[in-house]
Amino acid sequence: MDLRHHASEPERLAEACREAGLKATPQRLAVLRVLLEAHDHPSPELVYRRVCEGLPGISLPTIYRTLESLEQAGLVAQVNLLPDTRRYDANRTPHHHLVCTSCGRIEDHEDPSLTPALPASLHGFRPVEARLQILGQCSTCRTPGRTSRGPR
Amino acid sequence: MDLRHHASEPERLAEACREAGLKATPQRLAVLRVLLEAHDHPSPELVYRRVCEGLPGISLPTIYRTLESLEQAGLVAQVNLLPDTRRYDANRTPHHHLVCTSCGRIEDHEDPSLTPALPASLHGFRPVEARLQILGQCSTCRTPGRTSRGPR
DNA sequence: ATAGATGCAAACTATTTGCATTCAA
DNA sequence: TTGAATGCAAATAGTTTGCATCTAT
Repeated sequence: MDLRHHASEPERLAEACREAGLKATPQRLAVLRVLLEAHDHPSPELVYRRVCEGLPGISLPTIYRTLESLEQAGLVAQVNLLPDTRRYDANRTPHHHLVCTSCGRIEDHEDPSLTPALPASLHGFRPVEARLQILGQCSTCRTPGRTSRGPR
Repeated sequence: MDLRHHASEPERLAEACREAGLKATPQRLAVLRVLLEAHDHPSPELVYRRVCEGLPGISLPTIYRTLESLEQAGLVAQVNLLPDTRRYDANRTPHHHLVCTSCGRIEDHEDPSLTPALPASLHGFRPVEARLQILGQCSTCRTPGRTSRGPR
């Protein structure tokens, strides 16, 4: 079931929360609704401003905590894979990234065959470059018992 | 020419900076070298610590400014496309993202045919999910004269 | 009744800016 | 010589935490 089609049915959203083991508080439902109705991948700050329109008392820390709980519940996701700070790369040849979801390590992966062929236009959007991020488990983290806690 | 193979030749790095219109200061060369030698996509903080080993006096603001100038010169790149804060998405179906490099807008793009088929293992890395980020120009920004300055 | 959720204020962390000084070209 | 780059200190932005109170179940 795609919740996005039921954004305006509070009981549907409440159910989804309860199924995920989360209490259906007005704050949580409001945040969830805003995200379901949004199509612009809003930042926490923007979510805050939108939720405020219908629930003026809500606080920013609650927005952050709610986003985290909804994310853990799998009801929403972050666009950027890693909650990390920024990271740099001096590899200027086109390549993809293998991102380990356990330890956060990012490996380069050069395999042009994975790069999809893009049309000249996608609904008016002119593609220039395609980057592939492959999420999974690196060899270290796949071996039980030695899940490393990231580079950093 | 791939600079990564010349990380230990200061004059090569200096040339690259000058060609990009940047002065070849010791700080800049040190940052560039660290990034060329790194294979772990370091954060600014980590770059700082590494540069300090050879150039103890360097300051963090210089690291940030240097990373920015090198990025603008095209000598290094950020792994995460958008320098933005985090952004959320309630679209739980697998999809790709069209990222406008002019205004920062991110559109969902549902086209399973673009998703590459992945092998069960990539050099020991077990892929779980592939996300495609397509960088380019959105229809609004392609039309000269009305380059919008992002959603936010 | 009670674990979980909230609001407030304060604490952190990451990043940026102003300004005087230094340095590469 | 001179504009660009640096270092320092301070400011800002984004996010998290502690704690007392409240509320959905």
